[in-house]
Amino acid sequence: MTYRTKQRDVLLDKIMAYEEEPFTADDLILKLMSTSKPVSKATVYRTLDKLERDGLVRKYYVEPSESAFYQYVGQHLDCEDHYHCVCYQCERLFHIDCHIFDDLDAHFQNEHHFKIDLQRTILYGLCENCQGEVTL
Amino acid sequence: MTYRTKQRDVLLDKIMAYEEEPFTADDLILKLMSTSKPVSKATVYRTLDKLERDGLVRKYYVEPSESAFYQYVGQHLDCEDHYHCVCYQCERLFHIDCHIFDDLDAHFQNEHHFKIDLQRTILYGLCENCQGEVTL
DNA sequence: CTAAGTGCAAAATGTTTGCATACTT
DNA sequence: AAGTATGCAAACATTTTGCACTTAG
Repeated sequence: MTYRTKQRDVLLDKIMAYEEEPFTADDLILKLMSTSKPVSKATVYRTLDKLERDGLVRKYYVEPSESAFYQYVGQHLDCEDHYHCVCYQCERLFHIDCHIFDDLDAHFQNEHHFKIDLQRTILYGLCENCQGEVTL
Repeated sequence: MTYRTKQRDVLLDKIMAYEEEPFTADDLILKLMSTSKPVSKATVYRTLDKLERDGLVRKYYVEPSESAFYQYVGQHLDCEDHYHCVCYQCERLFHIDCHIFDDLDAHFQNEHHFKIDLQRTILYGLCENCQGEVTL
């Protein structure tokens, strides 16, 4: 039920070329303009949407930018038990496998009656690289 | 350097009437239409912006809604050492005073080389009330 | 008098949609 | 043939802006 088309090939190709780099829909559209098979805006958005639902790409926001960032996360399909950190400086998304939230989960539930949803929660901060470069 | 105007009075009045209820700019604009002193959209946005900068109001997003939510947080000016939980069901923002993140901070720094920024991070999940009502 | 605030309508932004056409299977 | 995918341009939703005008201090 997913047909293979030329634009999808080109699109996936470009997306995977980003590797772990975050990109916006616009970035991608721009990149695709110089391609043998140009892809329209609509298709880019529709495909990103589908890829997100398929778990190949993760969509997130980093304020104050208004546009969504996407990152290829093909290898991290097992999104169940790890959490996400986003660096507000370089906009990269990090997957962190660590069980510290297992305890936290219980803590929040017991102490604060709040059931954390790890899927939606993103921890914002500075990644290792950016810590050196920023003073703020 | 902040003049007192009639629209600002009305605005603040309405905002404080929300108490801890989240509201969108549009909610507010609608509420203000039935007022003795109607307030224009532009002014609402500009004022919310200022109030946010002044720390009286907190702005945040709850997917999949595209519009910003605001919540009056006048009494929580001391935003330094507590964190924010948002219920993705009722869209309420909770301030939680707890020092569990003091340890976490170190943990993330040491183990994952990530410096969490508590100001920007929002923990999403279900609040006590909504836990009973939702199956998802 | 000057700085700040306001309203309006227009612009900007980022994303989605309707529809006719074209491609995959 | 049936079900998907595509491109285009128009629609959308939310927020921001330019500008002329008003008000507060």
